[in-house]
Amino acid sequence: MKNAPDLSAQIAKSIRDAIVSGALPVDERLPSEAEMSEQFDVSRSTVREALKRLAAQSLIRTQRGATGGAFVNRLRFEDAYGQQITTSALLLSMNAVDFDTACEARFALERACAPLSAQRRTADHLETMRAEVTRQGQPGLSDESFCASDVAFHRALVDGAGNPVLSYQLAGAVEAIEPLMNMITFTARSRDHIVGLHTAIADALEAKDAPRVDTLLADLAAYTAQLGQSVADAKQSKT
Amino acid sequence: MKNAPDLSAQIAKSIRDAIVSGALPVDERLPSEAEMSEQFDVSRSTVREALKRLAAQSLIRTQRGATGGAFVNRLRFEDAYGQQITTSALLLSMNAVDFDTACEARFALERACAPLSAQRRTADHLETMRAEVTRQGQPGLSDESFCASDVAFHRALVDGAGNPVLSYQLAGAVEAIEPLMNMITFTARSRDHIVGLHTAIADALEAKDAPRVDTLLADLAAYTAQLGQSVADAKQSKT
DNA sequence: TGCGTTTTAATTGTCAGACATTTAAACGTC
DNA sequence: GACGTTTAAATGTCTGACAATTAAAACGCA
Repeated sequence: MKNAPDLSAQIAKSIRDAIVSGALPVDERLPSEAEMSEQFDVSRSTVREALKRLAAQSLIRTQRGATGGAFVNRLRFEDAYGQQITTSALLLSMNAVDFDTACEARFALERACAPLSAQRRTADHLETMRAEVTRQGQPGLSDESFCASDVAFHRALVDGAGNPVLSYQLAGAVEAIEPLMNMITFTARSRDHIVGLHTAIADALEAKDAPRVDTLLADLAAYTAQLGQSVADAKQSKT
Repeated sequence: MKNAPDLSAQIAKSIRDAIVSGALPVDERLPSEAEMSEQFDVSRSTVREALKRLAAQSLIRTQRGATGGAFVNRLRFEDAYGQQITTSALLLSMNAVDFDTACEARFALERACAPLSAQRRTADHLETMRAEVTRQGQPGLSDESFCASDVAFHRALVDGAGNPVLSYQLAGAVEAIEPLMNMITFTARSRDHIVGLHTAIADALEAKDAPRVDTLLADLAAYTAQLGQSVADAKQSKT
């Protein structure tokens, strides 16, 4: 009945709560492992295991040497991206989230930031998008590379909104779907269609025409779903 | 220059890669700590620290006893929620993301799933929202409780879209802002206004009137931003 | 005093071995 | 076969030691 967690998990939770609540501010030094093992009345190994748990969540960093120790880490958006993407990818693959559901989520989120991006995108963002579109049009590009370029294009679109919170949230949604997209074999015709939509989206963003971006993204969503459907059909007919 | 990671971090990475790549399928049992300490040629403590890192990311679970060991964990959406919320909250508080940016992201994402929710929300979702609105109207409710109820209302709205990926992504955005919202003192008048908007949103969802939900959410976003602005102004004039 | 060098102390990283605890399977006994 | 006991395997915890690293303190010398 009782699900007594390990000592190291309890200690990790106790420190984590202190960090999240703000009781331990950023860059604050935690007591040394020896001191903590006395405070919590456990061995140093147990304290260490707790600290490793926190390090895995990027909540602390450790430094060796005389003035070393464990310090509360300032969590950066870049650090969080990686974990977010890993977690999202695992969620999709391990829970058999179907292509439709993942795509629906992705494009719903992306359309949410499209109006902001239409207002605020810089020349840099547009340039990145144009470059990726050009790359996508090159013949002989592998499906994997095509997908990677697709992700880069959409990341630029999202970043154009100039809201780091949105960029962070959408990094998971956009990149986690890449493995699912990689299962699709893109024909020359489907690539042409996608490149055409991408070009139109970049044009609309340049013109700051938010409604048109929205329409085009909806088209792209529908077309992507259709591609995924045909892959699913092919797989089913083969069994 | 050399950024040599710890042995336990290296080992954790090696196992993590195996899990993410799918080489280690869900529920697969890892070798025992003793076996791994031989394989990697390190001590058992080092292996254990690596395993704790993975456990902190919910990638593995451990079981004691004869048939125990470390098993690849099926990552569940509920497990991921917690980490997502913690990480998002820390990102906001540690990076001094201003209220405007956070609110903008929150409502942009929420509006993205509103049309889906208008189509698919069940009676359960509506009932939850109505109950929370009722709670929000009760006098004597603390600001914290009001915020918590607000979060619950919006979670129900998001869940109504019936897309677990969206629910997962938005859990972070919606709940992470709660601490920021808690800084706001809600007057009776502002509560009335918010409750009115919530009621109208629930009505529109019941009527499956997606455009109206969108309009109302935009109003709520503007009003919330305005409340945040007044708090910021008050703080600035005090210094 | 000022500066470069050496020493030292503090701290994390790693290792080895031991014992406690938990769990399921194997084994006996009836 | 049912039921209690033993046993073995595994994680959880403790202790003590040593290595590696780092900054500060001590020192020597001009």
